[in-house]
Amino acid sequence: MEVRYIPGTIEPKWQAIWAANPALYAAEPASGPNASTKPKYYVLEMLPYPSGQLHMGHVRNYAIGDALARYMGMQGYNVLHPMGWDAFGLPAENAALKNNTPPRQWTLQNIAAMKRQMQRLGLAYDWANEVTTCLPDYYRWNQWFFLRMYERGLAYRKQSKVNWCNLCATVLANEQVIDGCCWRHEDTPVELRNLEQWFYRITAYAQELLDGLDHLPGWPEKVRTMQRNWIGRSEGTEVDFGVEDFPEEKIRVFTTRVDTIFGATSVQLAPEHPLVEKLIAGNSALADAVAAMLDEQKRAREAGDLGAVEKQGIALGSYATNPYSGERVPIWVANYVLMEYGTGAIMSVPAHDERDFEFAVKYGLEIRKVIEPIIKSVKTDESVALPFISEDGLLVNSGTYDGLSCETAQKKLQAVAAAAGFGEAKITFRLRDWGVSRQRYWGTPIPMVNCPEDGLVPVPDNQLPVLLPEQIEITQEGGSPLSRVSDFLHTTCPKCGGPARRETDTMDTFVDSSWYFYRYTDAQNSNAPFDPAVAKYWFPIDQYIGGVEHAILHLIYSRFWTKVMRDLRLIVNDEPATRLFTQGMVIKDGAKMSKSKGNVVSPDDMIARYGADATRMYSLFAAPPDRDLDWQEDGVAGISRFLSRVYRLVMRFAPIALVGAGKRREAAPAGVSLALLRKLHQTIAKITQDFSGRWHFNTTIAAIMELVNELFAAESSLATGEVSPAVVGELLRSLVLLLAPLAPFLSQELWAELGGKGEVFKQPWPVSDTALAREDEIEIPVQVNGKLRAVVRVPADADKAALEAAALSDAKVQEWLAGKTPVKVILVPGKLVNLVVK
RNA sequence: GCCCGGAUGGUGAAAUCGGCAGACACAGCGGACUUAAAAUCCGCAGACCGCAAGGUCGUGGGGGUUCAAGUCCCCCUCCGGGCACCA
Repeated sequence: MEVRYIPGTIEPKWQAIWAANPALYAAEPASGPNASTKPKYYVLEMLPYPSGQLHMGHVRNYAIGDALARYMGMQGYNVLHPMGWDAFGLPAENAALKNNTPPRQWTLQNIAAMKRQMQRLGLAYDWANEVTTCLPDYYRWNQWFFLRMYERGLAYRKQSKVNWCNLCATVLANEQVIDGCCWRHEDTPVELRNLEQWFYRITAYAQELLDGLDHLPGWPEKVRTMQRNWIGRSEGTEVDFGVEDFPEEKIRVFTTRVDTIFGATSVQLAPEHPLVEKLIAGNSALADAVAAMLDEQKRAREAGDLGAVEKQGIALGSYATNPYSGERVPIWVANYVLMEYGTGAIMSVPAHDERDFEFAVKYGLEIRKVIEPIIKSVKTDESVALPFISEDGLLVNSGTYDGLSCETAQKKLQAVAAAAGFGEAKITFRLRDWGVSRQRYWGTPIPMVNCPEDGLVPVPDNQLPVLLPEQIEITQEGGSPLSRVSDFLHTTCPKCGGPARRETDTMDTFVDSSWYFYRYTDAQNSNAPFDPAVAKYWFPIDQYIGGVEHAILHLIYSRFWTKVMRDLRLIVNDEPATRLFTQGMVIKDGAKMSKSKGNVVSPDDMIARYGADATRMYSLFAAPPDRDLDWQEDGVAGISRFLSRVYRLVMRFAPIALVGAGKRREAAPAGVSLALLRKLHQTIAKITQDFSGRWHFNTTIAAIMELVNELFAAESSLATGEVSPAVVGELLRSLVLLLAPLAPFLSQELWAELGGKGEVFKQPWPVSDTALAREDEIEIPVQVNGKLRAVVRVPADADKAALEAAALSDAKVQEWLAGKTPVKVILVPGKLVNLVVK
C-alpha cells in the first residue's frame, strides 16, 4: 500500500520537537568564549500588531523571511531572526470598552494566540529575544530615550491642533475621525483644538534623512522617492515686505523664485497669519469674511479634502512694500496659503506661477511678465502663453536686474537682501516635527512631571520606568484616561519634593517600533536599551522585509531614531537596514483581503486543510514576492499535491538511498544517472542564484517541480537499479535540502527518513557541480529572416563555424533558403542562428 | 495635477544581459486504473486556417531602432499605489 502524505501528523510532531529545543533557532553569540566565527546575517520581518489573528499578509511576509533565514543558515551564516509584538495601541482600548477585558490581558492573550500560529507555521524565530513593546522592560527604554532627547532639545512641547469630539469630551486619534465626524457619534463634526503637545525634532535631521536616501541602493526606488517627497526640500529665499502704516511690522514671504519678485503684484497671507488680526482690527466686515474663510477651511481640513476647496481671497485694503523696487502692492488673505509651510505668507507673481495666475484672473489683479522665455526656435514668433513657469528665460521689467538669467538673478537678489538685511537664502522642508503625544491610555507614559514650583521636570533615570497603571476604568469620557487615575496623576516633584502632577499623555505607538530591532540583539538587558557592542556586531540589518504601507511613517521614524542613537554614541551605523524589501499585498477576487469585503482567507483554515508547508509554499509560488498575490485556493491544493508527490517519491526510494548511504557515487555516471544528476545540479545552481538576491521564489519552486517531474519520469530506472543506490541517495537528499527553506516540516520528515541526523536546516546547502551540470549537446533555433524555421542539435561548445555548418545543412533550412545564399549570417553561439536572405 | 508601479493564454504566472513567447502550476478536455467514486498515472491544450503536413497571426494600442523587440526609444489608453493648494 502506498504511504500517504498527511501534514496534519507530520507537522505537529516536528513542531513539538523544535519547540522543546529553542536553541535550534538561536543565533551564536556575538562575543565571549563561544563567539561565532561565521559571518553575521540579520534578517528581520516587520513586527505585527497583536490583533489576535495572523492574516495572509503576515504569512506571506514571514514565509519570505523564514525561507531567507533558513537558507542563509544553511549557507553558513550566523543568522539573527527575531520576532516581537507592536503591542500598544488603540484596538486594545476599544476591546476593553467592548468586552470589558483589561487592555493588557487582551493584548497578552492575542500575543499567545498569534505566537501559537507562528509556531504552527514552523517559523524559525529566536524567541529568547522576543520583544513585547507594552511591557515595562521595553517601554522604560522609550522613556529613557525620551529623556535623552529632552536633554538635547530633541523633545519639546508646543501648542498644536488635535481632533476633539465634544460628546466624547476627548481627543481622537486621526484614525477615529471618519469623514470629519467622530467614529462613535457619526453626526458630530470633530473640532480642531489647540493643545500643548510633545514633539520630537525630526526636522533637525531633515537634510541627513534626505541625503541618506542616496546611499541606500538596497532600498526600493519607490520607497526612497516617497521619502524624498515627504521630506520635501526646497531651496528659496525669504524676503521681508514692509507694511504700510505699520512701520514696525514686516511680512516675511518664502519664495523659490525670487527672480520673479518684480512681477509680484500682491502679497498673500494665510488666514491664520498673526498679522491678519492687526490689519482687520476695527473692520467687522473684513473680520467676518476672514472668520468665514477660517471656518470653511477648518471643515475642509477635518473632512480631509482641503485641496478641493476653491481658491478664495479677501483684499484687506492694506498695502505692502516690495523691498527691491519700493513698489506698493495690496495685501490679501488667501485660503490656499498654508500657515504651516514656509512663513505663512507668499508674494503672488501671476505671470510665472499657475496658482497665482488663476487667483489673479479670478480677482482681476495685474499680471506682469518679468521673465522673457529664451525661444529656441526662430519659427515661433508668437509670444509664449502666461503663466510661464520655466526658469529657462531672462529677466525683464526688473530694473537693474534686466537681462540676467533666472539663476544668476536669484543669487544676486539673495546677496542684495542679505546685505541690506531684508532677507536671506533659505531651505524649507515639508517635513514637520513628529507629534508624539497621545491622550490615550494604552501607550508609554511620557516621563515628565509638572511642578507648581519648578515647572516641567523630567523624571530621573533611576525612577524609571514610570509604570502604566493596571487598574483603570476605560471610558470615552473626560479626556485623557490617565488624568483620572489619582495614584498616577499625583506625585512628588523630583526636584523640590513638593506635590506635583504627572504628564498624562502617552507616546505614539510609532515610537515603540522605531527602535525595537535594536532591542532584539539584547532583549534581556535591564541596565541599558541594549549593549552597544552587541548592536555593533549585528547592525545594520542585512535584510528588512515588510509591507510598502510603512514606506513613510515607520521607516522614516526608524531612520531618525537610528541617527539620534548614533549621536548618543549607542551605535555606529547611520542607517538601520542595508536592504529593504517590500512585499506585495495579498488579493482575493480582485480586492485586498478585508473583513468588510468578506474575502478573508484564514491561515488557520488553510493550515488545517493543506498544512503549514503548503500554505507557506503557495504564498511563495503564486507570484514573485514584490508583486500582489492573487489567492486561489485551488493553487494551494496544487502545492499540496506537489508536496505529496515529493513525499511518495522519497518514501518509495528511501530504502534504496539508505543502501547507498556513505558510498561514493561512480566517477563517470552515464545514461539516466547522468541525466538526473545533470538536472539536479542545474536545479541547485538555479535555486542558489534565486536566493542570492532575485528572490523569485515562484521560479525556485517551479525548478524543484521540474526536477521532481524528471525523477518521476525515471521512476522505473530508479526501481530497477539502473541508477545506483549512491546516486539515488544523492538525488533524494539534495532534493530534500533544496526544499528545506521552503517546506521545513516535510523536508525534516524526509531528511529523517533518509537517515539524516539532526535538523535538515542545520545541514550545509548543496553545492552545484558545474561540470556535471553542463550539457554536452544543445538545441539551437535557426531563423530565416528572423522567423524560426528549424532547430538543430549541436555540441554545447560548438563554435561559429560549426554552428553555421549545422544550420546550413539542415533540410528545412535549405527549403526556406530556396537556393539563395544568405546575405548576412548572425551566429550567437549557445543561443541561435539567424540567416538573412533577400 | 505630480511621482511611482503594472497590463503576456480560460486563470496565477515564466522568459534574469535584445536571441525558440507561454516554463511551472491552476482550471479544462481526453484516456488508463476502479463495480463506482476519490486518489493516482498518461496525454491534449495561445488564436485562426487546414484532414494532415504545415502556414499565418500573437505579449494593452500606435509608431520607431535592430538581422532579431514582451524586453530598448517616442506617443497614447486603461488599471493599481503614493503625494497633493508646499509658494
